[in-house]
Amino acid sequence: MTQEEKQAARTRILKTAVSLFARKGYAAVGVREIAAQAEVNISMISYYFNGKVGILAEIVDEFWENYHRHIVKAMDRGETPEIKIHAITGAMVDYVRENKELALVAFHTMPLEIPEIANLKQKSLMKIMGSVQSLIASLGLDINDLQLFSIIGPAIMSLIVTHFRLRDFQAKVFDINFDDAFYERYKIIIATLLLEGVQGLARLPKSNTEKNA
Amino acid sequence: MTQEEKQAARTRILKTAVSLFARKGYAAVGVREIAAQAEVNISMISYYFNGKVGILAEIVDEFWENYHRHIVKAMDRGETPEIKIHAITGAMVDYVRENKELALVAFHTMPLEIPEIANLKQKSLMKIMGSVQSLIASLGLDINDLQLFSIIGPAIMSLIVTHFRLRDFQAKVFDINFDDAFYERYKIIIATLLLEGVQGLARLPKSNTEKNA
Amino acid sequence: MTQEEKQAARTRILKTAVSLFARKGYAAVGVREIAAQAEVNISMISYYFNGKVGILAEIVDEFWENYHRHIVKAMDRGETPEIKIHAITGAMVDYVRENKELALVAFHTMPLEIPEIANLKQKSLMKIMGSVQSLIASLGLDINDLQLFSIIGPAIMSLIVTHFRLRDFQAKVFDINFDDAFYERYKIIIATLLLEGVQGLARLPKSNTEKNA
Amino acid sequence: MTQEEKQAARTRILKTAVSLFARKGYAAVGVREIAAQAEVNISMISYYFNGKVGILAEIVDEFWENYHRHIVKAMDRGETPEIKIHAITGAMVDYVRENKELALVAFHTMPLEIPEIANLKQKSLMKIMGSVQSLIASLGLDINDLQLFSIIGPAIMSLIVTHFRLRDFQAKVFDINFDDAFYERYKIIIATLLLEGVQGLARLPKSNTEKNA
DNA sequence: AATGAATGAGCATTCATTCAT
DNA sequence: TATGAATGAATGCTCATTCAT
Repeated sequence: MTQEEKQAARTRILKTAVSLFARKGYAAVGVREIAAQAEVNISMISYYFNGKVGILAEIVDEFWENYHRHIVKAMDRGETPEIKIHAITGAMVDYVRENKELALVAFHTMPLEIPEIANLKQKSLMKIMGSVQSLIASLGLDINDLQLFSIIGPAIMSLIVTHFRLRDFQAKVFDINFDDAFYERYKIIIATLLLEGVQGLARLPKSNTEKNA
Repeated sequence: MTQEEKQAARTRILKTAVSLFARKGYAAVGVREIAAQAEVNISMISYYFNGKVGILAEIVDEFWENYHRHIVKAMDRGETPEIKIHAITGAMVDYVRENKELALVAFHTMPLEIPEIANLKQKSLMKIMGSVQSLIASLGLDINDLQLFSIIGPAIMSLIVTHFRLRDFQAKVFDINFDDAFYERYKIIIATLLLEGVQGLARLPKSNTEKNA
Repeated sequence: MTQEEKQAARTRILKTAVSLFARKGYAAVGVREIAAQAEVNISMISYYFNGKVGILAEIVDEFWENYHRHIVKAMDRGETPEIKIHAITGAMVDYVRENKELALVAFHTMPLEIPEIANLKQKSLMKIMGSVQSLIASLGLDINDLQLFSIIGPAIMSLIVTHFRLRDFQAKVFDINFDDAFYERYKIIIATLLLEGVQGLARLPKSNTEKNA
Repeated sequence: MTQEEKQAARTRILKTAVSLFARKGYAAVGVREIAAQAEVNISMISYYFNGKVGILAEIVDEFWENYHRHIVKAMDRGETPEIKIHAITGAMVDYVRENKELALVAFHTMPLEIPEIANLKQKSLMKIMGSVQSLIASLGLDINDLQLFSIIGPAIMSLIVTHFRLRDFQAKVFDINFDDAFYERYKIIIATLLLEGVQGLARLPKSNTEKNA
């Protein structure tokens, strides 16, 4: 009871913050709001996280760490590019769907200047770029083509999350049921888009895809 | 002089705000910072824009309005899907590249809960979705497949914008020269990814792409 | 009216802060207390002084600046050491008596580590030490004897100020009337102490007063 | 081991607090800082001292108690005023030099309004004033001249401590070596200043030194 | 004797906005 | 148009202390 309850406060702060940051953005959320909603004393935030930005740091770190781990694990599974891609996109979708708010906060935070987490952001990006590079290599593209990489890399990374960024909005405006069936189809569509798109790239005449052509 | 300078104040506020919002996010930027950097008295922000949120509203409205206009104009040009897609992606890339910070702010703002601009956001989304719908139709996909639509739409948007969200970061970490040649290649790659990816989707067995299959 | 009233707020903050700092010490006084007592909105403190420490900086600067000016002016007046010393101690006592709380705050603040005003403190000390040096020279002591200087300088300062630090306490415990007559006598006593004391120093056998004797 | 270590905690708190109070002032030091630097759990401060102010009380009490004791002891030693004064100033300097930070805190605290230790302050002042009174009497001055006493008393008390208040500052700015030799000379200078100064006072024409003259 | 989570009040500062000039 | 003083609420954070363990 005690052990569980003691941890509960810290966890409650984290979960509440993730949810609020995802909806309003980090800067627009105040510590009072987090504390009130997590039913915790304000000072507990500094006590556990060394201030508001500490929560954000933990969120960003945790997301990219897990995201990277899921991709790497999925990448080991398949033999052909087709299976690999399906495994990876499947893993990405599953993880992001199960940690939607965490993913939104982490993604939303990437392009923002927040000095306190600049190093962490760079570390996370380097790590995730590494796994994307492996992915690109397995798709048969030139791994040394930095330009191509700098285009495909972010594209793959964001393809999945962007859906979740706009999902609630779409659910409200259109009448779409984002259930399990939808996401099974979603995985296939995303994987197909990637696979066929990249294969199309490989078929491009050299003059168009070569660096500084 | 007076006429020019008078307009200059309002414009200066807008440009400064766009730049700051793009780098730090809307909520993290204060009116003092904008006013100081635009070399304008603080009160001028309320005077010209009815408060900080008024600047954001103008940014969001302007971006999506122009973005939509560019797409529509490009769509009229081509006959075959190939030409259409190349024209549209080309127009998107050109516009976003020329208005990078405006695009970042507008895109970044979309998933955030900011009550004062909720209606404007919905209006903008409806408009842009309309043009994506036309685009999808011209690609030969089922225009009534809402699920497919809800996936492809954001995917296209993210393909274009995500590059710019991470560009400065990449430019710092890797050593990539994002010049005109890069962006010519960029357009071809994006268009190819889309074209080939979507054509791949069209080849999928019905059971996989059908709604509620 | 307007000009006066506008300055009035700033002046009220300063005077209130001087009084509170003198009684409780800088760190023990909150901006709320200052603002409330000065009947000013809290934010005016940052507006006018760039934060609480800005008030302290202004106090310290103003006191030492004026203190130095009074000493220099008094020093020009007399010819003989006797007259000089009487003039200087008289000027010191008059100024400190008329700006008692300012003096207490400035004096009290000197030995404290307050990073934001470290430079200002050093500047003030250098300035005041300069005038003390002239004073010492006019007393016939060796101006190059740094040790002697480092002893006499603070001694003079403390002779004057310590009385005011304990005055209220003494007034409460004993039954002393600190009126004009008292301070006329006070000046004579201080000047005599100094003059005779220093003359006594000059009569000391060399072995006792020489550096590293 | 346990017994020593247990006492060590309390002592460590006290020593750390003395050092921090001396450098930053009582109000500017937090219990966290003390606890961290003393490598003690925060709660131990309340446990041993009944709160932060309890540490200050102990510091003030200890200093004045010992200061008074040293003066009294020294006063018993000599017969002539000259020997008395040299003995007393010598004792003062030695004690303050060996307990520099304790002395600084105690002196710094005297003029401040800190309700919780107001009584203690008054008690300490009464006691020390008593011994100063004896000192003054032995110098041949009128013991019933309250005005004279209220001037000379604090002067003597502060003469020595003020040196230490500014010592570190001076050591940094000028290049003075405050070693044993310095303090032997220091004692002689202070004693001479006092002795000759007071003898000079005794020679003053009645009209200048008499109460309400 | 010692720990560390927890409290609630308080800290200095900054916020966007208003308003008389 | 433009200024800058002024407002009152809100910001993130730290305070000394308590208490169950």
